[in-house]
Amino acid sequence: MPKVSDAHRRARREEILAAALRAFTAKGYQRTSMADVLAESGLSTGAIYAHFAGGKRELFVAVARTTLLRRNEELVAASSGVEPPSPGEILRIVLGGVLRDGIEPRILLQLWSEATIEPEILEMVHEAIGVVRTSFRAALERWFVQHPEYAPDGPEAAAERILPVLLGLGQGFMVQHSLFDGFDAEAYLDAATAVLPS
Amino acid sequence: MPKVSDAHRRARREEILAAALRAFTAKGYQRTSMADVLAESGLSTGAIYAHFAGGKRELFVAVARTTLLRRNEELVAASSGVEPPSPGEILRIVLGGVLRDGIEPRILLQLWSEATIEPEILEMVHEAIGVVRTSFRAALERWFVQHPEYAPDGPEAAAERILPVLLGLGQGFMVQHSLFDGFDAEAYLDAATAVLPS
DNA sequence: GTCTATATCTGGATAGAC
DNA sequence: GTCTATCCAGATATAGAC
Repeated sequence: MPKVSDAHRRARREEILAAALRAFTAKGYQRTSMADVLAESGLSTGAIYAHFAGGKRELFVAVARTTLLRRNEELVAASSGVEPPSPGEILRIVLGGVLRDGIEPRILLQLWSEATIEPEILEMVHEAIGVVRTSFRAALERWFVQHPEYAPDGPEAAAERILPVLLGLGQGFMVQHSLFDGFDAEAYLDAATAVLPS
Repeated sequence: MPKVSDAHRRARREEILAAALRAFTAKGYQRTSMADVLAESGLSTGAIYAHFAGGKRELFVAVARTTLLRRNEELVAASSGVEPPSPGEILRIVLGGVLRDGIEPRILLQLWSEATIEPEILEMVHEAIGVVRTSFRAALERWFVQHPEYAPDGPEAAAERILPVLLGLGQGFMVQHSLFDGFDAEAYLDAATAVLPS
């Protein structure tokens, strides 16, 4: 296989996905037309369908999947230190990236909404959330091992129990960050950290 | 004004809104066509546009607004007792109704997603969430007044601080209830109650 | 007020030239 | 691989009869 062609292909795909992300974020999945993605990318119909035969849906799935898993990468990268982060710190690490570029939460709300309707998209969410859950669980367990006073029935059970709450706090953060005018991210994280064990 | 005509009008509007709710819940706002609402209601184009000139958007705003505020009504109704509910109990009260008919969270996810894109819908969300927030704040304050050990700087400040966390836990509940297979609502509420002051 | 019929528009996806 | 031109399906909203 020709090396150049392959690299080119990857680059084009990334280029198209970046354009799709911008378009979806601006107008939402459903309202975004292929024409919008075309305009954003500077390419033409044929060019895009050559790379993504699945059309709009495939573009969205690819973009949303990457976005979901990026949250996970930050957790994995940050929690490999010697001192395991506390639940509150885990939340802060994961949501820290969201604050840097404020576009992510919006596409996640789009994603959740779509997943409610489209089985194919729901399936992708399940798969990606499984990865995220595994990372969270592992990070929590490591902390509970060092703080057995909060885990009377063992670190695994404690981690499993608090996991949905931690995810829920993250999801609530996304919603409020996207919808509430003047949302105070720091205050939210402080209050969340205050209720979580530490 | 003719009494009968007015009652009839109201009844028709309710009928149409109920049909719209079913349609939006099944297919999502964007994918729902007027034809879907027509089929669901058994009426015809002219009949619906006579009552809702604003078309699909007006129907969605009306339906979503009602859904949002219904959460609030349950809190108001339940928290008027002598003993103010704790934060965990407040969450349980508000989310209790969601469990009875599992359709609400789905339309709320749709709503949040739409609010991200459409200013008119965002405005409605702001207004409705303002009402909800006021109820939550009042209920929390009443509890903190009776439990000053959790409110070193006064019940108002404590209520204001924990309010976003409580909302976030509720929003996270909606997301997980809609998307996660085998979501354990009781376990979620138990874990949330465990971290909240009581 | 309500129905049927339809005008008008938009969007996704394909065909075929280069 | 990419571009241009286009087909066709589906959707909103209106017009006019009853």
